[in-house]
Amino acid sequence: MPVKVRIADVAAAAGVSTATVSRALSSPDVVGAETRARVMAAVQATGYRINAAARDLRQQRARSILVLAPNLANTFFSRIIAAVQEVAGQAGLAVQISDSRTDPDLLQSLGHNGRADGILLLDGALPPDLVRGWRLPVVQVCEWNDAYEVPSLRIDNAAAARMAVAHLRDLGHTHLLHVAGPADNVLGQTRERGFVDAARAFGLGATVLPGDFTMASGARSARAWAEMPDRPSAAFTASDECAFGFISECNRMGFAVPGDVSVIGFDDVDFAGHFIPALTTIHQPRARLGRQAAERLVSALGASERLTHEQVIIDPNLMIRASTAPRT
Amino acid sequence: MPVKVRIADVAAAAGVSTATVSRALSSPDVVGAETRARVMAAVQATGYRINAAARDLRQQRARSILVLAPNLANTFFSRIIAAVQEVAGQAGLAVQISDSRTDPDLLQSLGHNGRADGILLLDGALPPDLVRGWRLPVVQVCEWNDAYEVPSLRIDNAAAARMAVAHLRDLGHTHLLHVAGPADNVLGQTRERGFVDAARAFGLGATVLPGDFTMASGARSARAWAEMPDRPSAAFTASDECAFGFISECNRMGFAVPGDVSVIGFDDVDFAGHFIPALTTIHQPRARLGRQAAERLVSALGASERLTHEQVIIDPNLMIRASTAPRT
DNA sequence: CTGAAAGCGCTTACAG
DNA sequence: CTGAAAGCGCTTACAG
Repeated sequence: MPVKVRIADVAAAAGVSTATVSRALSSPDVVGAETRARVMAAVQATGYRINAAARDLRQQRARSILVLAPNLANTFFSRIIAAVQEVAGQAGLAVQISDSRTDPDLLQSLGHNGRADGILLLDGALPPDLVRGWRLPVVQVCEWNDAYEVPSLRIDNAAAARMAVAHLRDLGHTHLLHVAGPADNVLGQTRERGFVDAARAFGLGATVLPGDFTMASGARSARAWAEMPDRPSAAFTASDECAFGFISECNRMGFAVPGDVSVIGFDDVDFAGHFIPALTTIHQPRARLGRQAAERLVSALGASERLTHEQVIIDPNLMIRASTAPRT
Repeated sequence: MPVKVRIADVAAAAGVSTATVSRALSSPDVVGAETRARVMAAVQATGYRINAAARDLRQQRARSILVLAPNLANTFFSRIIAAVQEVAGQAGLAVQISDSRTDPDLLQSLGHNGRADGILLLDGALPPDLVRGWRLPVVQVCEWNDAYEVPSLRIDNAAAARMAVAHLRDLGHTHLLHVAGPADNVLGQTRERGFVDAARAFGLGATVLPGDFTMASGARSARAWAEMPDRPSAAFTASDECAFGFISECNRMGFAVPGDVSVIGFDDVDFAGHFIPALTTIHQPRARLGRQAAERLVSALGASERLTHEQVIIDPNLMIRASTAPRT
């Protein structure tokens, strides 16, 4: 069997034209039964596999979507990407991944190089001109940026912060700490604003420490918290990672969670329920977000639809576990 | 500016042939200075971007590598994949990801469809015929399967198990538990055999419970352990996840780690050092594994080299943290 | 140094 | 129902 079998080889073997082979494969019903059988036999005999690259060039599509994320090593994305791959795969689309924090020129070319039909964007901090310059459908997930004027799908981050604050108030806490996300990140900003607004609305004391979603920033905040003269009895962190860092450092310093301080995280990563103590946190339905965003993109591709600036906001869920307790 | 600019548009604008535009872009030195300037100006003016799909078809390569993993949602892979993407990106290659547990027919076509130049395989349980049927360079990482006859890169899993056993022996433990990985997985098998052999060599008691790398299997094993008449004072689990599940369940049942039982995991996932207690575990250098495997593949692609069945085995590291302690 | 032409491997109007 | 031919957007021997 030759290493490389082209459609012409099959055509020769079956004694038909390449056009007929192509049709027998892509729209069998349009080909005579006897001819089709001969073609199929030739396909079997030669071990022919269609060359997708050639077909795609001819059909002017890539049958591929590009997932662009700010940090592919971030485990938060893995479930989202897995869900995207599943949906795309079922639609016959390949999934390409790339880091969105790379050379802007290269980034720009991604929307013009003919290798992707659409882009799933997990980053809200790219230059708007860059995103608008792409001549490809774009759907944004988790993060968002109104200047892009693309559809976006996410949970209601402000409402989530409100739920966290309400839960702590219900437990009797009157002075709350927030370890914020990065100041230049839309998620960090929105969660912080949600926290501050809710605390004010409930008439609670509110202190905000800067952070960046990492365990290190959580640990740092725990040390800052320990030094405060009037320590808040509860903390809401902008991410689970940050909460883990905060709690670990509390433990190291001899403080108990939730005994000395209640802690609420954000994301509900796989690990949150198995941390000790099991982490009370805001659930982000990552598989659902990935699936739904991919479905939106796939359906837009199928319909050659021009995407609008629609915003889909999903209600958050608070997972109440063991890291929060009534104020003592 | 037209939405779609082709090389012919640039050629027309510059008053040259498409061949000259192509050359001005890919090998500028071969084109006259004045001509080159005209072409570049035309490229600027039209906003031309090369169509990679067309170039790749003509050059008979895909400029893309495919990463195939058994479970893309598994956070263990994220760092590996990120490293792969980084190396590939620097070499001008795109990265495509796909689930290796999918329709075999589709899987087979991945090696023949012209959309990837090489495959990075994170799965050792695919049918050997399938893998050998791919007419593309394949490099395997973490898992391996000699029947594939492809290069493989991994840590020495048996030696790692030996190190874990030696550490526990040094702490005075004489009866050890192993929570195994899946029986049909080469990693699970190798770690278990390493454990059993080392325990025998050291003259230690050894009990093995079945598992599958998951937290659930760790928790299940903890319950089984608690019921044992003569409980081992130390456990070595086939994965960190499993260790987390084991420890959490111990806590739930009122046992202390490492007070009542020392625990060693495997992988050193991001989280291991921040678990409470910080987990003693075998470190897998995931970024290095991903980087090195990608480099191997990229260099093979560049040299059109036929890959051999070379095996690169990296020495493991034991990270001693707080989940192991002397036998009391 | 530059251009005309062929060709990568397909698909798809257009005829018949 | 089938085939000849054009063409997707490039690159690259081959001439000149």
